[in-house]
Amino acid sequence: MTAPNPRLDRTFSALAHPTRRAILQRLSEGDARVTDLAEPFAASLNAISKHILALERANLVIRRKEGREHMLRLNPEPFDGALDWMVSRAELWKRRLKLLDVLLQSDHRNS
Amino acid sequence: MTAPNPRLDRTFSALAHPTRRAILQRLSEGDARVTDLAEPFAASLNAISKHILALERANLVIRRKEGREHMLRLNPEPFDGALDWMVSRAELWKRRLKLLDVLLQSDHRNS
DNA sequence: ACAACATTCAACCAAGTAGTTGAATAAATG
DNA sequence: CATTTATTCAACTACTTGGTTGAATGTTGT
Repeated sequence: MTAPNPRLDRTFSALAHPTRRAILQRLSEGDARVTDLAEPFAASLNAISKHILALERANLVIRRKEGREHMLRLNPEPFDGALDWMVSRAELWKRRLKLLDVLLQSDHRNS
Repeated sequence: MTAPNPRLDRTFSALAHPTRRAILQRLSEGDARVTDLAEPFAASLNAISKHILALERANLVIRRKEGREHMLRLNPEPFDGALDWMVSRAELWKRRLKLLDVLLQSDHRNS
């Protein structure tokens, strides 16, 4: 039945933007402030702030306020959730496609 | 450097909608026509036709016209591409986070 | 030829996204 | 206290998305 899973929706759509993937990559090297994260990009600070918000909505990033600075930390948990889903689907699908292929071949021999 | 990869954009955004994930699931059980794919959903046939188009743009589905019917086939290739990306990131990130954790601990002892 | 079927195209709408600029808020610093 | 720094909020624009309905196109079956 594979219940609908809104967490996957948010995780995948967060991952669908190259800037957000780059931000995650950067955060894997250590926590960083909003300004630090924005620095390598051409886009405005505000644009990056919004991307961070999207990552927060997906729970891929956790914010901790230290005075006027916001420290962002990578949270791999939902990422692992999406990864698990993909792995299980990949296995299932590959198995089934292989089976269908075999059926098709024997069908061919019988026709 | 991790070059930007527009294929990942399309794959992840295709996967970000529950209806499209359900369509892929259904296609893993065998090829199907547009009408067949639409049947289990509340949404209109046109809506499903658009979802299929999105899956085609991401190359997750391949269309083969047989007379008036369009047969859709699951193409797991871009799915595997996204999976590979996720696996490599998950490993990398976990390794780095563990390292940062160790550094933090020794920092703590020294203070 | 005609009716039924499979699918898309076209136009539209509401909501969401990615970006901008400019102002507001709040904390640190000289 | 005034200024700079870090960040968000608000308003706006252009584009995309997910959905609808109705008409058009092409194919099959009688």
